Amino acid sequence: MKPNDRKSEIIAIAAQLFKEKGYSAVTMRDIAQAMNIKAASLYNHIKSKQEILVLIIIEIAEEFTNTMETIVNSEENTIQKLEKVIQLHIDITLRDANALACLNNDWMHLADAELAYFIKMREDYEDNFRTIIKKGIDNQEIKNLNVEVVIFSILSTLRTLYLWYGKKKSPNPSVLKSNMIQVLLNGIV
Amino acid sequence: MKPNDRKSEIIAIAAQLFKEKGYSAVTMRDIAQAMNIKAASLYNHIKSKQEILVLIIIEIAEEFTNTMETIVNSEENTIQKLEKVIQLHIDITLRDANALACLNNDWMHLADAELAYFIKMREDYEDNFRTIIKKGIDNQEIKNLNVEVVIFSILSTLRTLYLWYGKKKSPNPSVLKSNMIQVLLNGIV
DNA sequence: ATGTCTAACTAACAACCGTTAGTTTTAATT
DNA sequence: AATTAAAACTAACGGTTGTTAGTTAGACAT
Repeated sequence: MKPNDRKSEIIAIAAQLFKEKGYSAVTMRDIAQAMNIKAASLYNHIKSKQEILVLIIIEIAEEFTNTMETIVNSEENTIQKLEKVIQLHIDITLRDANALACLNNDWMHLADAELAYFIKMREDYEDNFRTIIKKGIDNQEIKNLNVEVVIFSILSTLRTLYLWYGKKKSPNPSVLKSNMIQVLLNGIV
Repeated sequence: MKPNDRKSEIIAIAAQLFKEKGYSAVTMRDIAQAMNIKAASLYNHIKSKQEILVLIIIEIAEEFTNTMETIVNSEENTIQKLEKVIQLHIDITLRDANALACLNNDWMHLADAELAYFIKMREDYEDNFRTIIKKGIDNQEIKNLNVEVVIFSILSTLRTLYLWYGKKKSPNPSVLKSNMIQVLLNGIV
């Protein structure tokens, strides 16, 4: 086993609880109880409640930001780039839905440097998305629609995938991907 | 002025604070401070913190549920129904974005009867949405895609409209509506 | 002037919060 | 069997939470 296995356990359980009730509504005693230990024992492994939040959010935010950077700078056409972005969100949702929920809902409870860092990453991400769409409209690969409406229609869907995917009626990952591409790019009519 | 003008003020300010930090992270003292009074004075107007949450969420949830009920039972075709649903979400977002944020993020902090009532309404809403889509696919008004993917792609976008609409680059309401219909129904490619 | 309401106030409560200090148990190593 | 390090424990801290009780200031009608 890894040296910090117990720490990873805490972070995983915390992420699940944060998803259900939000960062502020989850107490250290809640996290401890879910692990069958006392709250004070958590501090043998982690520095603070804040640190748990940072570890959940920042790593995954960096993955989004870095992968988006790669996609926007690639040589592919607009449609291919958008498919890669869809793939990125699906991959991370399948791998760690709890952390994603936490990133979406609790980022404002980050503090100081990490909060600023997160906001910067989110802006960069959205700017890169904007660049892809604008270029696609210039190339006439994409219809001439309001850029913000296009960006946030797609992003909203991708960002909240974790909310519904996994329920009984949802399709398997490969059907999910092809259907998402169809719906988000070609529409439903 | 209305008899309960002060109460409405509390609810409006609370909704704004809940939007920014979430229900659990906002204290009665925070709400009081935003109104330039002391926390104890709030209780001359409201019964509890819970009551504020209930008043913010339930009314607007009922509006969604009831209007959706009307739409699904109307004689219009699928496309017209979907346009009505889009209109519904835009209207409420423009009228009260704060309450909508609260409904989206803090519904799980409702308790007992109201929590059950809310969950029931949300299920009814989604079931009615599902009915519209299924009927549209049967009629060949809509492509034969996975129903859940279609529903939640559209719903995710509509539900989180409050998150981005109102920023500097967003279009005026009528452009918003026509562009949303275009993007959500006909796609961007 | 007097009484009535409304809406503010001060003071305080019991419970809970994140966190620290110091101690004991557990399990692996010598 | 003795040593050691990790990870659990108990107890408690200072601060914050939602809320209650009792009081006071101002506006209005009698």
